[in-house]
Amino acid sequence: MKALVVCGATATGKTALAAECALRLGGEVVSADSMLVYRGLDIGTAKPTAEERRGVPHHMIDVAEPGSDFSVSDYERMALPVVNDLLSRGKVPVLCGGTGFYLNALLYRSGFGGTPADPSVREKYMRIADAEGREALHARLSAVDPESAAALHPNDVKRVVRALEIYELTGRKKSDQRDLPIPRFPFLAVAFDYPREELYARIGRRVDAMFRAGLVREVQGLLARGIPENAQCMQGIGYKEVIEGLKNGVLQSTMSDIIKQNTRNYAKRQLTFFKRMQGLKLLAPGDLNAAAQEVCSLYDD
RNA sequence: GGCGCCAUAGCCAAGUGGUAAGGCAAGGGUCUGCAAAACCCUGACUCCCCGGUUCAAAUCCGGGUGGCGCCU
Repeated sequence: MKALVVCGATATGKTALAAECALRLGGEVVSADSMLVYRGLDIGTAKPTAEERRGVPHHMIDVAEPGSDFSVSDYERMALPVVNDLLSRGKVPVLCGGTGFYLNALLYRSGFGGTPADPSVREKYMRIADAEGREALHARLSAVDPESAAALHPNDVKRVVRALEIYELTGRKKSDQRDLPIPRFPFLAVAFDYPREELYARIGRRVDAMFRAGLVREVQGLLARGIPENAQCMQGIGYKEVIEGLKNGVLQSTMSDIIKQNTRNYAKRQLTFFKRMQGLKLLAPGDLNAAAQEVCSLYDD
């Protein structure tokens, strides 16, 4: 049994295609989206509504509290059993999402060296970066794990810290713990291929729709519930901008413009990421049924 | 009609005689526990046009064109 992966840039119609294919193939959807996991973040994340889910079970949505920290490893830990269960029950897992990092964690045996994050260690290295500079931090990594250091730019503090963290916690180099990208199960990956201009236009329309649907109210509600402004989920596009805008008394049209801009930049990064996806099949956009048809025939090959 | 100011990449913009900062956008890329995040790379053979001064001009002078402001 093969899994189906519906990936690609945001605002590209993944949700509809995934539901349609799940219906046709007799499968269930497993979301691979770093923001859909949070309860209460619906409008800004374009969380699929009950109608959009069309009766198909959707997993990995609303599995985390909005104030909590959720990371790839949490995702991997929760989603993998779901996929395995579907496979054993003969249901096609339709992995749908735009978070390539999450998708990879599910698709490949990533392992992550089994080294969990340690806030105190991270803070320690962050302090060093602040006090001695990024170059100095990078030099420290070069001393213990030259291979990892060579692959990282000194400015990429986040990753330099992680490499240092792994070394400190395990005594082993991160470069020695790299796993080979071996798929855990066979899969077919597809994505809609929109011309750039059209993609950007869709993003614009989608953001407009979010404001009409009450994005600002959703954010205010979250804040009123006591979700901190700096919570992980509030860093999502659409949330951070509204929070900023609310604080500075900015017009909604301005918030909207910034969100559109950030979403476009995000979409471009996704495009870059998915270019490397193994055997990704690009679908002609426009006709959902035609696309679903094509996916099903590709799946049966 | 007169006077003043301005004209540098798609946009904002520094540079005021010595061989074009920076930011944003755009494009390309990285990605193994914060990934809707973080990070990297790329851009004017040329500074509105014409002429002049000078070894040397985006920078000075004259004229033109365009924009802005003030005055009559």
